[in-house]
Amino acid sequence: MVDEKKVNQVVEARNGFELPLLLFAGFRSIIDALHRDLAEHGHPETRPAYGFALQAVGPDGAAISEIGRRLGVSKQAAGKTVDKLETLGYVERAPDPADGRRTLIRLTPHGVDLLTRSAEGFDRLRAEWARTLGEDRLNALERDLRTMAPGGAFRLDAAGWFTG
Amino acid sequence: MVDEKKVNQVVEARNGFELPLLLFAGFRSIIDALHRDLAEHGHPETRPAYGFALQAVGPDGAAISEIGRRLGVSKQAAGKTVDKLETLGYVERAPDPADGRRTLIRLTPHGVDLLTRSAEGFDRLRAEWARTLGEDRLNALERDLRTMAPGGAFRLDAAGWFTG
DNA sequence: TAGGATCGACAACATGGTTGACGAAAAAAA
DNA sequence: TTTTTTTCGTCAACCATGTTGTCGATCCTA
Repeated sequence: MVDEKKVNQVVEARNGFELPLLLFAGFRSIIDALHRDLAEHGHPETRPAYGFALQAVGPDGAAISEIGRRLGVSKQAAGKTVDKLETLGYVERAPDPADGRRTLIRLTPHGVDLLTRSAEGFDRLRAEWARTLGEDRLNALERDLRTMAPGGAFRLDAAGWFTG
Repeated sequence: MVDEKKVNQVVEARNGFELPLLLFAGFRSIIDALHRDLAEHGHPETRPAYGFALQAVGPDGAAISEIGRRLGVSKQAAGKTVDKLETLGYVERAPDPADGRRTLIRLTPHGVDLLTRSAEGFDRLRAEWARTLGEDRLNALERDLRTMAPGGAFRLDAAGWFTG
């Protein structure tokens, strides 16, 4: 009879490359599930990158340069992203009465709806993970990831990172 | 005195969006650490996407169309990627004696070196995680991720997925 | 052996990033 | 208060990486 525990240890020891792929696969499965849900509820054109961009706009609005800083891209690239989000109806431009140079970018009701539904969707997906794994295991998983990637959970500069 | 366990539950319950960000942050921290190491050992120009592409080539070589299928992109896009990898000295083209239509893409010694160092680097990084979290916790983390993202660990079509 | 499928290349185009330059406006210094 | 410096948003040019359509050459098969 095979000692499965030992087999697992051997397999895991020679496959260090599996860990990053598993982390990415978990991220991807959540994002894909969320966007399937969003597509069925009024947001069929939304891409993962748009969600990050809308988070960078935030509930109070932000200047284009500020959005660029939060996303880790140039203000020119942020301007193109805002153009796209504006075309899709997620944000609107407004002059900043306090600063004539600035254009204030604000969420439209459609944009607020996207963020609201996303938050609900993420909560629902986390609840699914908790149902399958158990709340304790999921808490431990999150705690371990906070330990190994401190501060990483609140960075928004994800879009162009992979291809560089 | 504050019941930290309860506080954690409340905080985690209202922050379902943190789970995907933590997964991505973990993936990213590993990939970034690996590429810092690679940059210091003869591979300063390597991007994460190139590693995926070289994995798609594999130790036995592959045709361009096959690489495209493995990466989940068109054969034309795969051809451009191969051009890039060839310029950087990671692969070489050779005619396929068994099929006049095919161009066989093979790893050069430089490409083999990148994959070898990557495998070693991933093993080393996994050992770091095991040292910090404990082997048991890390095994549990990997097992849980295999449960929640079955089959996801062996997909190579990651490059263009995010921006779509 | 004729017809259809596949391979890799070429061209044209879309998207989303970069840098450099610029006028307008605000902030800081003189 | 005037001058200088910084910041904001936009325009233009360019680069990287993906797409679709087309094509000749080659292979497979009915």
